Amino acid sequence: MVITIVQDQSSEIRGRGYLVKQRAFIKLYLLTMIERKKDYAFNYLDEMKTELHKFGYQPTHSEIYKALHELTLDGVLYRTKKIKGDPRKDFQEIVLYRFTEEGYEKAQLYKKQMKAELDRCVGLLQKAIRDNY
Amino acid sequence: MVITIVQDQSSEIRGRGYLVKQRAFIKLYLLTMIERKKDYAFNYLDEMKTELHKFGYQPTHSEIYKALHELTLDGVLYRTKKIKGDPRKDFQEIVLYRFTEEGYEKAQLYKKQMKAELDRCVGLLQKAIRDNY
DNA sequence: CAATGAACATGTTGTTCATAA
DNA sequence: TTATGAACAACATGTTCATTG
Repeated sequence: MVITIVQDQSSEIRGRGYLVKQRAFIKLYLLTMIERKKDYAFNYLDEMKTELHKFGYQPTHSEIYKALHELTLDGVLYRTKKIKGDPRKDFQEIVLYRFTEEGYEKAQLYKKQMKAELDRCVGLLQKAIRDNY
Repeated sequence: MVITIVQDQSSEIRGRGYLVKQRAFIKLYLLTMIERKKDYAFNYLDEMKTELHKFGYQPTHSEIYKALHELTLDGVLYRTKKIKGDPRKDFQEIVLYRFTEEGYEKAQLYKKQMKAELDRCVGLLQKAIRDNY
């Protein structure tokens, strides 16, 4: 008999030791923004862009959507749909995300791991600065 | 008439604004190590591993070789071959790298750009820490 | 143009294979 | 085992296309 162990790769934070992957970085922001206010993908993207463009980083919309989809698949978030604006005259549907029952706790664990990971990355970069300049 | 501008992608430092690419990170270390002592790929790899494993990063040999090949193609380095050990009884060939005529200056420019890039990355990560914790 | 999503294409990196001493 | 290199596979990410209001 062959036993196959399927590991959940989608929530992996670091690849093989270099810097934190963009997807994980985006998830961190999403979880925090969802903690603070219930909103939808397009606005989350907009907020990340305006906050981070000073640092030369402009995330793309597809990365945001993929990150939200993965967090949903991992059971951290669930989706609800809503009509944007006045439901009597507007019809634009938007997708709102909230934490599932266990989602909030999972998010806190994820954020805790990410904190360690971000610290590691800062350390690695500062080490490079020390070593090369 | 169509004018095609071919840009040298191989020496690009940042992709599209997220963190510095591993290849560029490795090149920075290589240039500094070559400044300090003439050595060969295998030892450069070894030095990077021992210096950086505390930060959870273990570069692979293929990345080192590819980085050295690119720096050679870009005219920064040139290669010389040598027999390792006593040439009368040993035959193991190793490849030594040195700066070309304009290589040293090119390397200094590259390092200068990388310094700004590393600072940007540290800033981005620290911003993420501030924003999410 | 705002909003979501998928499909597709490219880029980046790791693992494996080949060769030699 | 050290040493170099290429070929290949896998993964990560960006660009484009499709759809709706």
